[in-house]
Amino acid sequence: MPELPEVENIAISLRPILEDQTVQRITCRAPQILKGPGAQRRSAFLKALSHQHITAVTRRAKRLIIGFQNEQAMIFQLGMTGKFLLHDNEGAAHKHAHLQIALNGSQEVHFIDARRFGRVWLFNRLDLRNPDTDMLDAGMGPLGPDAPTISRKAFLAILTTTRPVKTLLLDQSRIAGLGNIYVDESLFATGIHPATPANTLDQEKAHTLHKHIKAILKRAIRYGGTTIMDFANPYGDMGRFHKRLKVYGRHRQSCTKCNTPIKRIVLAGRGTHICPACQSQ
DNA sequence: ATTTCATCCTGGAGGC
DNA sequence: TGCCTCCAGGATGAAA
Repeated sequence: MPELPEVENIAISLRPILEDQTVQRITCRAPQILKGPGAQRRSAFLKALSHQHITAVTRRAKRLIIGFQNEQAMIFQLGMTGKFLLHDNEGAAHKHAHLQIALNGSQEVHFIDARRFGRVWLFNRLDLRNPDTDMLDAGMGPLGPDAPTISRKAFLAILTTTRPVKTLLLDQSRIAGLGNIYVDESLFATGIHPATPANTLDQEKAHTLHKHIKAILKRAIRYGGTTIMDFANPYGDMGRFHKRLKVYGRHRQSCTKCNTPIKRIVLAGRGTHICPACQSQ
């Protein structure tokens, strides 16, 4: 499930493939995944992108942004299973290749999403220097500061709520980019129980949590992200971070710190992994 | 204001 | 081997 480190790696891989290239044609086989101002007239939107130059491939939180010379833009929310794969134009496309970008030459980049939770937002005009305001105009959810670069001050400011700290960290409007995996990992690293009300964390715990979130995301980016089920970069390479997970997906295995079996609980409707000894409430 | 719940989806896992 | 049921969860929007 792509969280920020996975999307960052996709952006890193896609950039040299797409940037400064000219689009030949973009086709969409699953119009229901299209959202935003351009979705109403999707045929016209996609048609206008033929022969357009791709000027930017960027990321904000878990969103991947592709910008074109004429200021049209597409923003991908990958949902659970969204990914991109290179397709050489020979042979059948993947069953779930919902959106296909054909470049000049035989190269194609396909957006593939089996579960179809992913969305592609179409913007007729997007200011890539400050996309946040445009995203909001289009009805995309508001985003808090990006988790890898959030300042200590801003982080402390979001903790002033009685909500469970896990719920808070998953709330993209407060802090953007974390998902279930990296929240569980960050809370374990800090020794915090996920149900702890955010405003009861003392100064030291809050600082340590802030530090661990940034460090874990940074390491996950460096290791190419985490592959649980589907994630892969456009070349089909899997992330290498899953070997370094300490609690996520390690139900009943022993804690790397104290050997206590890792427990799986449900919090905020999400599978939540903790060491019951290291993360007391 | 906050939290829970249903919804969207398919493929993989586990039970029998 | 195969059929069935259950479940994963990012984001959203309604309901409690």
